[in-house]
Amino acid sequence: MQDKARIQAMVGEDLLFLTDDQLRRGIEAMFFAYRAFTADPDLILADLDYGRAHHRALHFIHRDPGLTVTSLLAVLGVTKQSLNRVLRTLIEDGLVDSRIGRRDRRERQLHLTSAGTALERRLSEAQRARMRAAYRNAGPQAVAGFRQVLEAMMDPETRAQYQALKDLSDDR
Amino acid sequence: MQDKARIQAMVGEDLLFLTDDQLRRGIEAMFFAYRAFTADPDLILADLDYGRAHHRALHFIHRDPGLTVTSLLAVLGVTKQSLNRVLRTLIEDGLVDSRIGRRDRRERQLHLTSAGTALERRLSEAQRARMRAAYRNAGPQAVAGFRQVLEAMMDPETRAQYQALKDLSDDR
DNA sequence: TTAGAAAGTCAACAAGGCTGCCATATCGGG
DNA sequence: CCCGATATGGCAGCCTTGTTGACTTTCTAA
Repeated sequence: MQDKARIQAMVGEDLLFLTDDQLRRGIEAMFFAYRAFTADPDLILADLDYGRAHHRALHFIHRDPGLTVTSLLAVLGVTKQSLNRVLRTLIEDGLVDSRIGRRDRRERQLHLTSAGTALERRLSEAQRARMRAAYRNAGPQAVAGFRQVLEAMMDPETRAQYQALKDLSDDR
Repeated sequence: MQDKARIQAMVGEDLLFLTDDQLRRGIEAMFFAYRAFTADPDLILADLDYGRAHHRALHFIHRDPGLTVTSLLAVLGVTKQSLNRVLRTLIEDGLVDSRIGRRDRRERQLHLTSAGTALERRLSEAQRARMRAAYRNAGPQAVAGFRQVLEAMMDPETRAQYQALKDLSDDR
């Protein structure tokens, strides 16, 4: 459907924000913003011969210490072979500790070591700094809208996962 | 700085949305939403033995026909060697037309063929469908906030580029 | 006219996705 | 106690898409 036709169909409604052109702007905004979003941690990681995959693993192990390989797999949405490669280097390098499960000895419970915690903090602080600046600049109402649209964009399963992620209520 | 300390520092201000926990939620929302954002085109691309890089090239050639390899490079933020490989397959497969520049014969001006236009439309319609649903669900005010935060997150140079991108004012 | 800059191409390498297949340890039900 | 299912790890090999380095063609300014 062309924009003009679409607009015709919306007469009397406040739906101009749904034109193809508006949607394309949103698509481009996602592309450019996501690139910026990963840029700061990527700089740190490159120095250490790690990649984004390592960052993601550290992030989710940090936020839910003791989670199993299978749970991490589900959150990250990659294959175990792919995760395993990343996890192995993190364990070898002493950033992640893999302990045999207490309930179920087949499981491996993942924790960050103190070195792992330090790197995670360094990475996430770099990422938070950018996010904080953007949030501050845009204001609380914009932030609410930002989160609302992102959530609406997720697949239902992912959204449930996202919403189930507990608050860390830290003093980390 | 810990959350509690940060919150202490905000007494009397409405800045709770800047806590580390809120920022982490935003970071996770970006991760999950971006994965969903690329999922639909990825399905189509996989069938055709193309990747996300091909999609991005098609997108920006579509939105600015005749642009040169160097300009496309600047928008995509990758090396020319990386782009070249993608571009070569698109040209070989007859989706993109590369014409020697008239002013400067070193330049290549890129256009979509009709086949390229068709694929671009198919890909972007898949992506727009998801975006449209998210926008409709969240409402115009949320969409405004979404765009505001994404723009604030970009690097200044990228933001300038993004804002300079012309409207397509279509009937494509 | 010639040196150097700029645009684009080719070659080779690495990260990190993927699939397929197999081994090991453990669990739980019959 | 045994047997099928589950959790994990490892190996091989493939693909896409980043990277750097070296090269050609073309343009421009000295």
